[in-house]
Amino acid sequence: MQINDVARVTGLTPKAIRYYEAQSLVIPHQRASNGYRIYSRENLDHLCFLQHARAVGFSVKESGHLLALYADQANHSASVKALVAEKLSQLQQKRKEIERLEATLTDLWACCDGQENSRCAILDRLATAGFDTNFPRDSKEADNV
Amino acid sequence: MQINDVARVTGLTPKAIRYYEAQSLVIPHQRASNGYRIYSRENLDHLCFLQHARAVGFSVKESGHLLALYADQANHSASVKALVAEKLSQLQQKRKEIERLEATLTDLWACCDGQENSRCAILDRLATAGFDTNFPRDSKEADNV
DNA sequence: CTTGACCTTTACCTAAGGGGAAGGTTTATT
DNA sequence: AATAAACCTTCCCCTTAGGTAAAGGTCAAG
Repeated sequence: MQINDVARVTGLTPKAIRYYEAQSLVIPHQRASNGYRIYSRENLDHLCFLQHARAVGFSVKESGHLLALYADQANHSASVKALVAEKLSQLQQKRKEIERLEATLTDLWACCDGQENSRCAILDRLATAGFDTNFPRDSKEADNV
Repeated sequence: MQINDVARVTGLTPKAIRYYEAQSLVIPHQRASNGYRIYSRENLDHLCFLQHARAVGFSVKESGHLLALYADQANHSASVKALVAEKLSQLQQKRKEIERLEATLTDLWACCDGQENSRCAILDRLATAGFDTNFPRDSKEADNV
C-alpha cells in the first residue's frame, strides 16, 4: 500500500502521514526500489489509531504516547485512564475559559446600541477596562514623554 | 516612558510590545538618542486597548483592527458590534466542539476499569473506532505489503 | 513519446510571542 | 577608575500540526 491509499483509508492526508513519520510515530514497513513508502497492515492500524486519538483531542505527541502503550503488549489501563482524565480536565478548563469570554463579550455586545450615531461604547470600555490612568505626569523624565 | 515601565503599567511583556510594533499596531512616539523606545501617553492608551482586546479573546490582528476603529474619530458602532457578534459565534462553536470532545472522552474514560489486570478498553476503542478493516489482502500489490 | 498521476525531498508559511545570544548604555558600587 | 547590575537594542531559533508550493524522479496509458 502506498501513501495515497493509506491516506484514503485512514482519512489522514499524505502530509500528515509523513509528519507522523518525521515524529518517529509510524515508520513505513519498507521502501520500494524507487523510494516510495510501502505500508504494512500494522502501519495502517497504527495510523488509524493516531487518527482516532487526534480526533478525540489528544495532541500528536500525546497520541504517540498512547500509541506506544497500545503497541506494547503489557497492560496500561491505569496510565491510559489517567491520560484521558487529564485531557478531560484540560478540556473542562478550556471550556470554562471560553464561557468566561462569552460572558464578557455578551456584556460588551449589549452595551452598544449598534447605531452609527454615537461613540461606540464597546470601544470605550475596551479602552478603559480596569485601567487606572496613572501616567507619570510630573516625574523627572516627563520631558521624554 | 521606556518599554519596561510600559510593560509594568499595561501588564504586557516587553516582547509583546515589540511584537505589536513589528505588526505596525503601536509605534513608539520617538526614540531616544541611544535607540531606546520612548512611549507617549497615547501609545500607552493604545497598548492598554490591545491588552484588553486580547484579553476578551480577539486575535492580535483583530485587536489591531479594533484599535484602528478606536483611534479613528468616526463612529463605528455597527462594525464593532458586528465584530463582537462574530467573535461570540466563534466562541460558541469552539465551546460546542469542546463539549463534544468532553462527551466522547467521558465515554472512553468510563469504559476502562483502570485496573492493570486486563487489556485497556480505551486503547482498543481508539484502535477500532468506526474503522472497517478493509485492508487489501488479495490485491495485485499484496506482495508489497 | 508524451501526458497525467503518482512519488520523493526541501523549504517556507501560519500565531503569538518565549528564550537566549551578542552587544551598547547608563547607573551604582567598590 | 574599574566593574558589576540593570537596562536597552537587534537577530535568530523554537513552539503546533501540518499546508502549500517547487523541483524533480517514476510509472502506466494513450
